[in-house]
Amino acid sequence: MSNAREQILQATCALLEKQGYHGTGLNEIVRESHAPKGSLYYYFPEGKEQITSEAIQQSSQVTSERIRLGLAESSDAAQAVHDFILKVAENVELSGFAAGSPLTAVAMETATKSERINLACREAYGTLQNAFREKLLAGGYPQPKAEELSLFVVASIEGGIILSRTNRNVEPLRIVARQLKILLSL
Amino acid sequence: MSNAREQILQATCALLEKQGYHGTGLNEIVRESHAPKGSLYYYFPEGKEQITSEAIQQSSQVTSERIRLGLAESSDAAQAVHDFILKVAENVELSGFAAGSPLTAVAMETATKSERINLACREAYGTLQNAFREKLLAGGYPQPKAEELSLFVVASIEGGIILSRTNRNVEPLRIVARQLKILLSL
DNA sequence: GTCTATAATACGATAGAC
DNA sequence: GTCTATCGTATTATAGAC
Repeated sequence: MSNAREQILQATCALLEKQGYHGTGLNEIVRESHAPKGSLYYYFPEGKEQITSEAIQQSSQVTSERIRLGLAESSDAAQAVHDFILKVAENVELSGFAAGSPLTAVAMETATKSERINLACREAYGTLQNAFREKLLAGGYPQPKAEELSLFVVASIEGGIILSRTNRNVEPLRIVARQLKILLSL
Repeated sequence: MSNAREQILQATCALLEKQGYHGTGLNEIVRESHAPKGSLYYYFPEGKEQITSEAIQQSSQVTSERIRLGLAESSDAAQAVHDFILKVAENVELSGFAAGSPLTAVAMETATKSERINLACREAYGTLQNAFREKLLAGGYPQPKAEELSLFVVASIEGGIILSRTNRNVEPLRIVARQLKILLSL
């Protein structure tokens, strides 16, 4: 795949994470990506909505892979989820609380404004939930429990990221890690 | 307090809820509020950041009062939180998944971009958490537990709203209600 | 208190050259 | 594939009349 195209998607992800959809301009994307200015509409002829939905799509693939790898480090599912969230907290802190999830803001901004982006967000959340569900199923949780719990894990991590970023403090994510471990250990 | 000023704040809340900070224009606020165009910079001389932070401040007062009232309907704290979340789900659905929380998108968009708005969001989340913590303390939870759990309740409700809006389905919030009840009943 | 007009800038998107 | 120039329309904010 083209280098410029890839750079654009990566820069878009980082910017969406930091400032959302409407807060991110195409000029900014070109500048941050160090891609040729002429490449934007060459690789993404359908414009900003296309760039955004593809960036979200790609990021969910990368993130779900990271979840799988992270969860593989403990055989116990509850412990694995707990430790993974602590890693998320580290990353949020390392980014200076500028990053966390490229989905949250975009999903909320566009839920009723862009069919295309909403669909991308919906599938992205599904992909993330899958990664957790697989681990829970492998850990012996019955299917309906794994379904519910994996959704709850995704939801509370999202909430933890919001509170940690807003308070510029990783304690909220640490609390989410602890409480989820308790719930998953039942 | 002035009528126009109040209308502007209310309209701002609704728009922030639907499309976030950068997605909401001052022209749109004036139009939706049915307030005189000349009133915007008369009542809010410091512009968009002032309007936004005041809107968030006011909405957190209103919401925390609603939380207190909602939680008062059950004497059991776990049951009260559960039932309250089902009411949140109803409201999200009734709005056509356009509403939910005026904080989420704004908090994520502006976490590292506007000191003023970040501060307003931080205090707003604190206010919401307080409302839950009081109920937990009254329900006999020891102080550190009430602290952790009330934060976790806020985080997972936020996450549930995000997933429900994105999927245009109240099931995520219902799951959050159920799982939180389990955790709070331990 | 409210109005219009407008400044200054940014936006997304397109056209046409190379 | 990439460039520049530009269209049309938004944006936030201000100035000055009433």
